Amino acid sequence: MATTTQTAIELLRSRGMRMTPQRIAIVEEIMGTSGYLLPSNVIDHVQARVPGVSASTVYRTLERLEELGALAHVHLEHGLGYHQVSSDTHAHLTCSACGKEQEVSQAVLQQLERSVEGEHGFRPDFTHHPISGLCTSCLAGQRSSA
Amino acid sequence: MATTTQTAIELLRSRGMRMTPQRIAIVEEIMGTSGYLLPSNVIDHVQARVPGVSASTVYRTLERLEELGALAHVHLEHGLGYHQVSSDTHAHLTCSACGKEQEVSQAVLQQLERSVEGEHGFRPDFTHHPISGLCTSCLAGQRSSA
DNA sequence: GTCGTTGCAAAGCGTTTGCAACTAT
DNA sequence: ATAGTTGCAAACGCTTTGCAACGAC
Repeated sequence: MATTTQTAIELLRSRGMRMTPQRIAIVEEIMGTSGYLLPSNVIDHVQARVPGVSASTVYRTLERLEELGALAHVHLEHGLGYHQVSSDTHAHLTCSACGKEQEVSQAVLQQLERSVEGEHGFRPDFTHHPISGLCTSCLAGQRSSA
Repeated sequence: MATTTQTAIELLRSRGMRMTPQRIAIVEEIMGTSGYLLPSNVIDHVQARVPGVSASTVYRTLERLEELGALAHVHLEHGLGYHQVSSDTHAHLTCSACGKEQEVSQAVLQQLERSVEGEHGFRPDFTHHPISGLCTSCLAGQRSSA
């Protein structure tokens, strides 16, 4: 993972980004996280490592990194989350009742993609928005209380 | 549709809501729209009919109406949209390149629901978030430019 | 040395809140 | 008459922007 971070930094430098300590810390933060981070998370974590980093720098850097394809955002219930772009995509199920999250299996994910693209000619990206709904336990709870 | 609006108003009144002219205008606006409306749309449209309605009243009313189950929200690319809750659910595909929207067919929608619930025991609600991706024409464009 | 990047502070934007006046019931 | 509702204005939280100083290359 340190390797991946190094690779990312070199790649970004080769694309013309000036790799300041602030940016390096931000890249390390994102590349070292498997899930997503809220901008506020990034700001907190990075400020802990590089005192004085301003929030605007984090916002501007996240934006630049997304432009360069180094990361992507997902629309969460309360705002945006950022995550690295990797070859294996993760789609999330978020329970609207209890907030619990789980990942969609690769098998199901491919099935969903095939269904949509097959019928609509539209190539869906299930990572950009989570899938809301009710998890097993909340479904059960709802049944008993109804 | 006027009938539906009337019915909704009576229902809300019976649930203890005081139906002020402002609220009636808001309910009419939502019930008369098949898709979703942004809060700013509702504010504009309602202010055109009932001069002086404040934005806070619209926000508060949308919230109350959602609590009472008269409407629901969807997470759009740039904020929330509100729509009436009806028996036939609509899921949307939004192209991240051109912004075009299309509806998911009922057949595919049921297929998606079965896939997710069958494997994960999670009952998805594909109306709460749209499905991002690339539409047919943007897929074609991407291919030729790559 | 150049020009991209930073921190700061201010502005922006959509949304929420406190409160006194108002009004649907 | 009573309590829910309204409009206003201020507060809010998050994000963006202008700008002069800074520093990666």
